[in-house]
Amino acid sequence: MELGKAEEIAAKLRADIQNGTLAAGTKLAPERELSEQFGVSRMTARRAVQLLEGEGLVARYPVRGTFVAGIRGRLLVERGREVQPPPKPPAIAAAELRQSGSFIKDMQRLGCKPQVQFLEQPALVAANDDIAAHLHIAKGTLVLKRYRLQLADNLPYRLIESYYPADLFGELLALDIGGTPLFAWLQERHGLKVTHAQEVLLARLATPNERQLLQISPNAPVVAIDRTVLADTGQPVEWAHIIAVAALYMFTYEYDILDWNQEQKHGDTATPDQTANTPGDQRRATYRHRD
Amino acid sequence: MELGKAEEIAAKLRADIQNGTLAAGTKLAPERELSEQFGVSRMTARRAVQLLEGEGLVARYPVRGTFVAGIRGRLLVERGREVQPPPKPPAIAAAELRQSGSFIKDMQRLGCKPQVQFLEQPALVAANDDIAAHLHIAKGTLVLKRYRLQLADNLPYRLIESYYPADLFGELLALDIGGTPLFAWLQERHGLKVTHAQEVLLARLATPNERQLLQISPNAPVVAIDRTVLADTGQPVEWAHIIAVAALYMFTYEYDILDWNQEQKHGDTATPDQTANTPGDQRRATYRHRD
DNA sequence: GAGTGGTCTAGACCACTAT
DNA sequence: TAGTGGTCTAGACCACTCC
Repeated sequence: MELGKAEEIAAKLRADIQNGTLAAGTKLAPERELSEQFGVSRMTARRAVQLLEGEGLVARYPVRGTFVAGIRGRLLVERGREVQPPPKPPAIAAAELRQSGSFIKDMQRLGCKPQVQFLEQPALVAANDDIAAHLHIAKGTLVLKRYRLQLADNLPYRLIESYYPADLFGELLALDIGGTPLFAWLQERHGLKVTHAQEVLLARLATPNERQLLQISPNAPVVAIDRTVLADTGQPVEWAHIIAVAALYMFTYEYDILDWNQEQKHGDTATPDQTANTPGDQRRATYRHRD
Repeated sequence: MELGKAEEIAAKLRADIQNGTLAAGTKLAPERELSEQFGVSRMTARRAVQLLEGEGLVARYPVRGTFVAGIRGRLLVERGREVQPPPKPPAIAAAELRQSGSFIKDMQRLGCKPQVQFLEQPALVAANDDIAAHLHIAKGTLVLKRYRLQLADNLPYRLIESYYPADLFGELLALDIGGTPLFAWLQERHGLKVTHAQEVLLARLATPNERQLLQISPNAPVVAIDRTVLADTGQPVEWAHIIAVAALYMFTYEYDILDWNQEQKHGDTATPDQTANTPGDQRRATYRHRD
């Protein structure tokens, strides 16, 4: 089985990284040098490095060069209840949501210089359809919008666009609560206790705007997260759209499994075993590699 | 602000897709045609389409062409407890873990032709360090290994490599339990009730092997999931490493939020507000776009 | 000025499939 | 045979930073 030239070079470098020949933090040879070493054009050598970048094995910086990424350079994000005996000693835990505003503390725990950069001044805006649906309010209702970029050690981590019902949080525009966690303030001020959250995650490559704000290359994937935070009354108190640099994150979740017997009782007999039915989108995957 | 030519073309196509000019399922103009239309080289037109592919807006197939992806062509995966009032009417729910083996039924619910392709014959193997650690057993202990590819309508969805303690599941090698959910069988046979699971997710581009098996392009991200399933006794009964084609998936989670007061009592005062401290990995992001 | 990655060109050939 | 995407070449210029 013969791979393309770029794949071969990538495989060689990948092996060197994984067996430690190229240690984390090491600078790779420049693209032009790689192209000479392997007897290919620069575009081909470049492609090889881009493949590794997408896999998260190296990080590329204009002017400075390409560097082997730390294998556990990822930020572990825990959700749901605490993992009692960690399956593996987790490098770092950033259970950010356990206390709002803990992002900065977590970064400090990491020994990084945390920054939050507001891309827009927090403001009251009218809810559009999306916001209204997620916060269970009428379209046009005023909501507090925050749009910010979080960085650690000057490295952008993620982009957060969040909305809060103005009747609960509106006064925050004029009120500085300092380092008080947002939801702790909510409980003191309005007696609303935040109890759970729903998240929807999907992974994709970044859009141009996201690439620019997060300072990542077109080959770097992001994780887009939609998060709704609910109070004990069931009332949504926050809806956030988060874009996280995938290479910097690991997400952990723990959840209970439902009782299947219960599931099977009232399930699925309505849709009998059909096997044909090719939908309109006639896609047969025909990707192949050289062999 | 001036983008590159590829970015401009991508922006034009992106707009056409999002405003409906290019409907889902539409075939895009071939790369060579795009390059003429926009007066650029083929490589540049190609790059534009690749950008859209990474964002999940189009799907490319050799020989057949490039097609606009269905906006909600993604498979919604629910975790944790059931979402009582869905925040938005979810397109399709594939709560696969609620009943083991439900993958096939979910696919049928989607009107697709489900297939499971075993890449290796299920077999008993000795646990390596990783498997041993996750299943809480000694290294070298026998485990049942299953390595399979799941497809829907001939389209590979994900790759699953899973391990089960042989003392619990070993007899499955010789025993056909048919369509019985694996964990339902476990409860009947051994009285072990599966109660919860832990997952670790990360997104990256696919490795060459993954690309080949999943038949995706080098620009298509995947979600790598590490899942440990635990019985009510706390004993791990499955450890699985899953590679899911990111463009085909949405992941949903719901979880309870811990009491922050409790958190704050014993927390964080040990790490005072330090602001400097640049760690060894001296990375300053210097990505820029043209302006 | 030297050197980095980012972008682009104008070709070329290949593997594959539908006609 | 025509046409698709996949890969590759051998150059080129740019923006930026470090020296």
